Amino acid sequence: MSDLAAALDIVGARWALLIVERLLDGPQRYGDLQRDLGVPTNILATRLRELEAAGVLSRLPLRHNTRAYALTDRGLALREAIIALGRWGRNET
Amino acid sequence: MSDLAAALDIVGARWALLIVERLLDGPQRYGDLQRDLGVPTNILATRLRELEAAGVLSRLPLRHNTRAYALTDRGLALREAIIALGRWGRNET
DNA sequence: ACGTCACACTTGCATTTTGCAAGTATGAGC
DNA sequence: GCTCATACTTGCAAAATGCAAGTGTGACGT
Repeated sequence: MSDLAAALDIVGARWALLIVERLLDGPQRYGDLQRDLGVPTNILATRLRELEAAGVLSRLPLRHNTRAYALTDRGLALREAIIALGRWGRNET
Repeated sequence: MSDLAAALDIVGARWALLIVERLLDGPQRYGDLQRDLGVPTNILATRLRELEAAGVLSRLPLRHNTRAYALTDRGLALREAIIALGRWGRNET
């Protein structure tokens, strides 16, 4: 499997990169991600589980039943790729 | 829609970025892509159609019923993003 | 002229993923 | 003990993906 295929195996699923992009601005709570991205709640739960398992993000317990999702170093390392893709999407060749 | 979301709308589908990566090495024929990537043939046909419609690649007629798929300038502009994602997949933070 | 072959797909159907809407669990605070 | 916010889970429909087999076409040899 190529390097690109390995990357896509982790962040290639729908919504995954958008979630990571949102977390580049700092830790966010579940409801924040849901409202900001408009992602279906079951998908969000699944992605957060997968991304945590892949070491891209981690859960930070806050008060009782609230927690924050924050990127790990591995997750932060996606910044370059996300910026490059965003620039392409904006059509700045 | 954010820039990243716009990009993913075009190259976020399964196999899309892998096809583009393969074409970074130069124009390829349908059968080459199929064999090199192991992508299902119906999906390959669909992606090539979508990517052509999006202006990422174009068809070059060769002999009778063979043609080559080549990246346009817009497609070539994905190189940066693909390299960045590949580097991340290789785990070079 | 006719059959064969390589190539680029298409088609039908099963499986998997995604999406929507509604429901559950938990503990704080009144 | 009731309500509320928060973070999910669950059931089911729709869409995307995958597999295997089939179709169309023009070159080429006989």
